[in-house]
Amino acid sequence: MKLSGGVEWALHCCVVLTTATQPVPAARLAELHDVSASYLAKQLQALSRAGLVTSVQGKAGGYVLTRAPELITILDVVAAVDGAQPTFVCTEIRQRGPLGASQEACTRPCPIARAMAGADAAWRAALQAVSIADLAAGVDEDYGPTALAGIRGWLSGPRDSDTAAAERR
Amino acid sequence: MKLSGGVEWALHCCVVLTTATQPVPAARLAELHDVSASYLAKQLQALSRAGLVTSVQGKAGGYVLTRAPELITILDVVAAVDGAQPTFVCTEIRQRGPLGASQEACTRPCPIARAMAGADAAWRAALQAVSIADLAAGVDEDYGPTALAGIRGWLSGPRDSDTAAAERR
DNA sequence: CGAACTCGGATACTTCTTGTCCGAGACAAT
DNA sequence: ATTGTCTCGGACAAGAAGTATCCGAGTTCG
Repeated sequence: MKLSGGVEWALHCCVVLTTATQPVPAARLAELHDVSASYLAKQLQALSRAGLVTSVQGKAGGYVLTRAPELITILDVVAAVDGAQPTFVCTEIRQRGPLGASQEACTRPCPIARAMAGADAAWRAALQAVSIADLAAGVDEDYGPTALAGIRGWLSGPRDSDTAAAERR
Repeated sequence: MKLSGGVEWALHCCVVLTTATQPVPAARLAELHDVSASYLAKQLQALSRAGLVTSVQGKAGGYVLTRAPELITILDVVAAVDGAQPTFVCTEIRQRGPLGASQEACTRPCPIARAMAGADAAWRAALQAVSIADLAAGVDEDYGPTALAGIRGWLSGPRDSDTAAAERR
C-alpha cells in the first residue's frame, strides 16, 4: 500500500506552476527540484493526458495549468499519476469453494468490500478537500511570500540557451 | 496505490476463524476459499507474527484467534499483511535544487506531506472503526445465521485424513 | 516409540514501478 | 519561406516488489 513516488513530484510541480506566467519546460522543473528530467517528463505527460495541464511545444514551450489552482484538487493529481483504480478490489472469494454463496445471493458487496470502500471514500474525500491553491497558501504560511516569489523570478530568469549564449561572449 | 491481494484472503480467514472452536489448518482454509494453500500460508504467517493468531503445531494443529473478534480491527490485519508503512513518504525535495530550503527552516512537514498525512489518518481511522466481529455480524445480516453455522459445521467436519481413511474402506 | 500432520522460512517466477532513450512536431529567428 | 533549435510524446530496458511454490524442523497423537 504505497503511493507512487511520482505523485510527490507532480504535486510540487503543480504548486510551482501556480507562480509561473509563461510555459515552463519539464527540464527546468527537473532542475529546480533536482530530480531525473526523463522520469519527471513521464509524470507531466500523465497530467497532460488528464487535462490538468496543457503542453506548448516549440522553442518557448512548456507546461501551463489549464484551470485556476483552486479548481485542481490533490485527488485530481493522484488520480492522474497513480491511476483512478480503487485501493481494494474484491475478488468475490465468497462465491468460491465448496460452501461458496450463489451468485443470486450476492446482490450487494460483501461486508469486507463495504468497509474497504468506506475507508477508500474517506481517503479520497480528504484528498479532494485540499486544492493546489491551498498548498501554495500553506507554503506562504510556512516560509512567507518571498519563497514563491523567488521561484517565480528563477522561472522567468535566463534560459539555458540564453545562459550558454551569454557564456560564449 | 493498490492494496496487497493477500489482505482480502486474510480478512476472510479471520471471519471464518470467528466461528471455529478448534485450531484450523491453513490447508483447510485454503480449500474452503479455493485459493492457493502455499500462498495463503504466507499470509497466515504474517498474522501470526503480528500476534493476531496463534499457531498450534502437531497433528490436530492449526490457527486460532488470540483475542475476541471485537478487539481485532481491519487495520490490524492490513498492517500485519501489507505492512504498517504510511501511504505517502515525503522525500523532502523542497530541500533540494538551487532554491532548496535550508534544513533549519523545515521544522514542520511541508504542506503536501501534511495533507497526505491527514488523508492517510482518515483512511486508517475508517479501517480501525470496523472490527472482525462487525464483519461477521454483516455476514449474518446479509445471509442469515445459517451461513456461518454451515461453515462452522464444515470446519469441524471430517479431516482429509479421516476422509481418506473412510474412502479406503 | 513411531508416524503423520502441522507450521516456518528459504527459494523461483511474474508483474509492476522506476528510470532512460530517441524520434515527431512546433515555434521563433533568420 | 526555411532553417535550426527547442519542446513534448511515446516506445524501450532495468530494478524492485509482489506472487506463487517447495521442502525441512518441530510437535502432537496413536
